[in-house]
Amino acid sequence: MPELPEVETVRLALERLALGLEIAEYICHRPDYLTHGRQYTGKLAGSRIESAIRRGKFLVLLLDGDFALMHHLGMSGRMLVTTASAEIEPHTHVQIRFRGVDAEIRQRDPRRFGFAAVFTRDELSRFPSWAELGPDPFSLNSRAFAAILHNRQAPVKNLLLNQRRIAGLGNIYVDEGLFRAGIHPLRPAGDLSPAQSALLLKCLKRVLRESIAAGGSTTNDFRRLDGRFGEFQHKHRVYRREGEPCPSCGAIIEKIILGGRGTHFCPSCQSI
DNA sequence: ATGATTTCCTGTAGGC
DNA sequence: TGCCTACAGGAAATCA
Repeated sequence: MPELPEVETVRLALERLALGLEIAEYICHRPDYLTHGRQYTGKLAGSRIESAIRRGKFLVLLLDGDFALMHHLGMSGRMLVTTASAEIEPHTHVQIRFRGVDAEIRQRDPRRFGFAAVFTRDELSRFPSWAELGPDPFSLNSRAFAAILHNRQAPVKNLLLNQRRIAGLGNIYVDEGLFRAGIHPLRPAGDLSPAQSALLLKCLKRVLRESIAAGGSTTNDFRRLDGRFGEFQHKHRVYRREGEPCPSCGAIIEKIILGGRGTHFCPSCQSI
């Protein structure tokens, strides 16, 4: 469940570590994990990493030539920096080796809900799940956010998980944002008052910012680029805390299934 | 068109 | 101890 803060944590680390590095070799051990651009992998040697960008949960390394390397972490994906001679751990699907440095980037993903792809910049801009991505929460003001919720009958949690509506939120930060805003996950999105919707956006931005500052949440699989755990899981107030007392009011936190996902909330603080 | 449900995958945790 | 089952969920596909 790497979401916006986890992907941003990786992106920031890549920005410090990998900009300017010249690719020596791009290796994919599992053809079906590389969903696009297999015909390009042999042409990447000599290109340098120009920038590391993120939209929603998508991570892209832009090269100085025409190519863009996309990495999505899915559920159990990790981007890791290792020495070039480090043992290849199981479920390592992609290796990016560099010239002149004893380091390489690897993508591991046991459950394989993630993927890697190589695009030209033009292909990237037309790749549907990238091109049709909604805005990042940080780019929204309360008016634009209200427009996204307007007239939507779906439960607000489902809408916030829809990457075409708003990009980057997943199960953890939707539950945590709704709790902080005092809004029930089943509440129809379009029913929120302007004040509630503004508060929700503010709470979402705050929880995302705090998580980025903590290096993201490690609930199970997520690791930072250097292998360290994130720390924000210690600040979760409801996510996977069903049966525990609410940190605000002491009521017992409940868990329901919504859109096939565990959904955690305080029945007392979060009114429907 | 919207919204709800199903599917992919494997390591881990819990029950017996 | 070991076997078995349930569970975790991002996003695409499918259905009503």
